Amino acid sequence: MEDTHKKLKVIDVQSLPKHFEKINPEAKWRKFWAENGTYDYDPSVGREDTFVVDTPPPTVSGSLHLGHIFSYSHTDFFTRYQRMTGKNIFYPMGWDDNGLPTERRVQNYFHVRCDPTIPYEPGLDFERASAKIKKKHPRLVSRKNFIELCNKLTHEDEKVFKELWQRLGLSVDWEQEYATINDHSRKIAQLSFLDLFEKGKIYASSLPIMWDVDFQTSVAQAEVEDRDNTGHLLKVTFMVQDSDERFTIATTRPELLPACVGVTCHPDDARYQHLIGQHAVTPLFGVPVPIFPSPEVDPEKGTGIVMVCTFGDTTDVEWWRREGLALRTLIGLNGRLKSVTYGEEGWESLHPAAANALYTEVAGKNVKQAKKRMTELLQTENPAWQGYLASTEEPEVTERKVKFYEKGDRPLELIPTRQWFVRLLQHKEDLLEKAAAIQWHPSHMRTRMDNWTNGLLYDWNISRQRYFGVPLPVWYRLDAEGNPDLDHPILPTPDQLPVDPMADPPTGYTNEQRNQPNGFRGETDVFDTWFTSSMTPQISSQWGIDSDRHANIFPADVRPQSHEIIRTWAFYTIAKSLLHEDIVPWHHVLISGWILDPDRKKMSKSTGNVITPEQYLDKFMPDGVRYWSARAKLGVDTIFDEGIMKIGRKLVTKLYNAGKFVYSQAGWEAPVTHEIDRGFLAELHKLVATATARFKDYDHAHALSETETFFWNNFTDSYLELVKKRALDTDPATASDSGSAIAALRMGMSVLLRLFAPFLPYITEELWSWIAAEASGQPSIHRAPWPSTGDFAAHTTPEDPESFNSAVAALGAIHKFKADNNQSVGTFMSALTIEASAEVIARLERCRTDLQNAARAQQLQLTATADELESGFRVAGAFIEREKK
RNA sequence: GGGUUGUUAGCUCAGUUGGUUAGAGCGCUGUCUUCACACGGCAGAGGUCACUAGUUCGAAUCUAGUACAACCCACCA
Repeated sequence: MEDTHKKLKVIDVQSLPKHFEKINPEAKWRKFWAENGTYDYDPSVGREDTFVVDTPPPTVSGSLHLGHIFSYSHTDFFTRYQRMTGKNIFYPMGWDDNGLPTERRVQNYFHVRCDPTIPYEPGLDFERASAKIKKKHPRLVSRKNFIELCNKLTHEDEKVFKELWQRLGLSVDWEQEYATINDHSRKIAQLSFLDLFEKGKIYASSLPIMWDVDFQTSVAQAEVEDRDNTGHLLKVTFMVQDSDERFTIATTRPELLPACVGVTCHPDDARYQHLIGQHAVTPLFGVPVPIFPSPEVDPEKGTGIVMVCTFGDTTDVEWWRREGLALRTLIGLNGRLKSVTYGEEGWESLHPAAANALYTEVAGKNVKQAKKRMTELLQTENPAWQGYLASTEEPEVTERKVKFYEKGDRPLELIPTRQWFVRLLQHKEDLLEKAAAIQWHPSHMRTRMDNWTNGLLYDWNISRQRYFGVPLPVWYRLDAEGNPDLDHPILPTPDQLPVDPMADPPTGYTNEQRNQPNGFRGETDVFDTWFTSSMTPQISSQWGIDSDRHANIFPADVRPQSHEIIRTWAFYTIAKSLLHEDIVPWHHVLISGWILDPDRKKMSKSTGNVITPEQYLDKFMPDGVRYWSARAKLGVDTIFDEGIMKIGRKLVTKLYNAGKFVYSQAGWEAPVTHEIDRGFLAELHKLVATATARFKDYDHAHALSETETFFWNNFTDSYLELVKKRALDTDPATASDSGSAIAALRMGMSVLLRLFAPFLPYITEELWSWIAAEASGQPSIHRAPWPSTGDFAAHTTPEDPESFNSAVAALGAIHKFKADNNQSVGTFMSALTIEASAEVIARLERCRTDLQNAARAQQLQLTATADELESGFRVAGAFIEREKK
């Protein structure tokens, strides 16, 4: 026997702990994967054989919750599957550390504020501010010092994230790590700017733009959200110039009255038609403004006649442009009413002295204060103007939507400032076309992209008046008076990037000429963080820097992300890819759902219901937590449920125990000859086919559930029980019988481990390392080939494909018989009779010995019957009473 | 106001192209431990598939509508 068969290697069960977690698998395998380069990307492999992930760079704000775990592990499932199919994997990790969240965190953490006007202090360093320090005024630091603090803190935060990702077992290649503020990312973002500028897709404009008065920066449409707001609709009476006629408008923004530059009504509105072409006179300030028609006015709303201010809303902007109205910018960048003078040198008024006196009542106030005071003034008799009472009714309370910056606390204002834009409005059709060329999972998520694209109102404002970001690579020449030539900016060449125009001089200038007449001025704005984030595929592929690498990595295969940032991250990435190279940035978008708390509220930092992941990783092991993630389909919001993690941990334990049994059986390598062994492998083959199809369809959840069901029902509870005795037999005379069982068991274990490997990387790697690693020549299961039809080619199919299933059903009937008689499954039987249909009995005869052994029966009688049996079987028998201890 | 998705056992969820008596796990109840595993096995109870109408021999599944929930979008007078 030993001449023809090789003795199988076995593991020593006695030396293993009872439970898997006792092995401390995390540290062991993390080290193994890192040392063996299990997840390394191979740049020599071509695009066809590479699977590229455009990983979301998490915002490094120091807060981690289960939502992160959930969505990032989804990506890992598909990536691990692809790796096992033989693909070279490009799976990077980035850190999105530039932008406002970091600035706010740094301000709070170190208790500092940035003041770009003060000089840099080399070596200035801070520790986390104590409560005592925070009672004082924040320390002002230069822009460069502030950026250094941002870098310092984000670096700390990134370590925390990295530790978590590694614990979770993300199969990221850490050589590909990047940060959106590092030199490379800044270079790519600035290259993007240069390329778009050259293509004529970038322009600067001084039109009114949405402005956050607290952060003192412009914002883009995508960063704006509507919030419910209670307003007060105040009726205000205007006069008609050179007439006794009066009319009343309704407004929620009386504080903007000084900025009123026109009045408009619907052209067909009989009440106001005759006023068109005349001038109205504003109350209090006595400013004559034109009355013009516009079809946008809804006669049903308010009083049907509207005051146009610079600027109350976007319709005002439209009217102001179309009618060529005056510009009276009232609200300053800090959200307070600017100082204004009426009269010859200032703003027009029919009675400037009275207007000036009244305006001092509101000058310098913020919008809320000014609104209150202006309402009072309008409700007060004003002797300066014929005792005229502009507003006689109490304001009407009204609920409406007001636009806010998504991170802001006060409503946005429309303020004219010079900003940079990327042309998007002219590309709506192209954007829709590109979105349609990408496969969305689930497919209905594309509707959000299309919805947003169709609703675009503005080009993309990419400039922000902040500090911690990628600077716009632009300088301006100054003339002899020191005025900048804004129309002809100086740009760097690509090889000069990255540049900081606030620190570096443009070619041909020295820093001594900075802000000097005939010198230059550096642009102070930084990019919208999305301007950089929208380049993540190109940051990884080193677009514009390494064309070979770019060709091997771009476009990516998958972009995983959550649904609330479809209008930003997905949208802008598609837009950039379209504008730069006219292609899609990736072929698939995978949308993860949200984690909801038991009250079905989204788990988020702002809601205050976040659950930190560490305790669950401790309690259920990373594999158990990953199992919980894996149970949820893409795009489906999931309620947090610790119970699911518990099931995952039980699955891990079961795998461990099954592995202990399978890999501890001594025997010889033998062909799979028994009918039941062949039947089992045939069923396993079917599972491989369905699980593979599920993965190809980006349906990890079903791949898992089908594998799991097979493992419990067909493997541990049935096949393993049926062949246990035969596998344990060490008699050399029957080595081919036991060898057949052991071979099938090992084959089953090897296949099941590989099917589970994308979900449960730790337990599967551990079990793989015992026997299969050496046998297969592949040290890591995560590099082992995905099971395929080829694995089964060496094995003969069963004579009757149903014999395995019939044996499993018969074993179930025997167990039920024992349980019904309050006997243990392990109770021995002196005699056992099974009745079933002739067809089933014929199948059971093929597995008679295994069935008898599994039943622990000294005698087994199989009898065919024509009776209709409810469960398909009728079982009878006698038990051998065990001696009591 | 426009749109997307969902509503199946106490809980978390499956249910592929309409086809016997609607499934799983958890939880609950009962029962069973020498021989991989009590973090286990077996069994049991538990559902008018949100509601209404329609199509069909037949509907959890298709159509229309209603209710509720979550989310996305919309020019704030």
